[in-house]
Amino acid sequence: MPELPEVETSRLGITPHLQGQTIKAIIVRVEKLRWPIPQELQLLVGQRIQSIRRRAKYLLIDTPTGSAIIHLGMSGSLRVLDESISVAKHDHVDLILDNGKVLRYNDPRKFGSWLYAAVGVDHDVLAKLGPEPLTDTFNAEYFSEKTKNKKTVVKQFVMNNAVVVGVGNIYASESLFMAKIHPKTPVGELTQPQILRLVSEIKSVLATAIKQGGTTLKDFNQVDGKPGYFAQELHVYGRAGKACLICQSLIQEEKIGQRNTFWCETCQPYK
DNA sequence: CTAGAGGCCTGCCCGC
DNA sequence: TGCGGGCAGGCCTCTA
Repeated sequence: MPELPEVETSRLGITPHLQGQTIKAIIVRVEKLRWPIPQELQLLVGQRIQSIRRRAKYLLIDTPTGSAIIHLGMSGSLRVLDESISVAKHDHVDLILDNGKVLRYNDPRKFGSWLYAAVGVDHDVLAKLGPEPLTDTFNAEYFSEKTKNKKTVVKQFVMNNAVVVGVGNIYASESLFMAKIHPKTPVGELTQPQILRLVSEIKSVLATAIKQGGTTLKDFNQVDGKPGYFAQELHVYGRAGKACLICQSLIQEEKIGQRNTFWCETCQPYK
């Protein structure tokens, strides 16, 4: 579930439990997730958590000397539990706090990551990321400059983290539908009004999703609480062969860049 | 530079 | 009911 809205929801959910607490221990039960979990992570033991930030889909748990950098991959999730709660299948990492709570990381597919960066050091995984979609640095002028003379199709372009971060497979299709742009349009051919519209729809689709994700905060620290996050109003994603909610045409599905892509041929004509 | 394919893992759903 | 195949919200790496 971890697209940007859920990562942000996780951040908001864990922050009040973690901020100001001291890390008592870090228990790692797997050798590697996406990458080996670095020994340096243990340097955080004894440190006080100052803040929890999000950059792209990474969460950063900051202490005065360094940060844990967490990515949820395809199937990762974080919960705050009492330390006494027993470990379940795929609970790979525990960050144990002074207050008797534990931040517990579960990830069946192990595509996520736990990394470490000393204070002041920019980890490689963060080095080449584009702007945050919900900030002013992601705007039409920036987007126009990036797209100039490029032939990359727009669906893949907006999913490129070097262009803009946090637009995953679901929201790429959804944003393009809202902007009425065909996913296979080469970005160099986008008109100025289309670029304005697309930038604006990416922001609004993500912002709306974050708002909806907020409802999962309530059960965030329940023991077996699952995020009730799926109740999205998706217009095209996962709706192949069904009627478009606007015009009743059948929703199309095709792999673009090895990822399933959904669109309405009528609402999003290929000009 | 880009595009495309492969790979990492497990769970789940579908069809037989 | 059991089993094999295909697919899944991410993203890095290798090849052409």
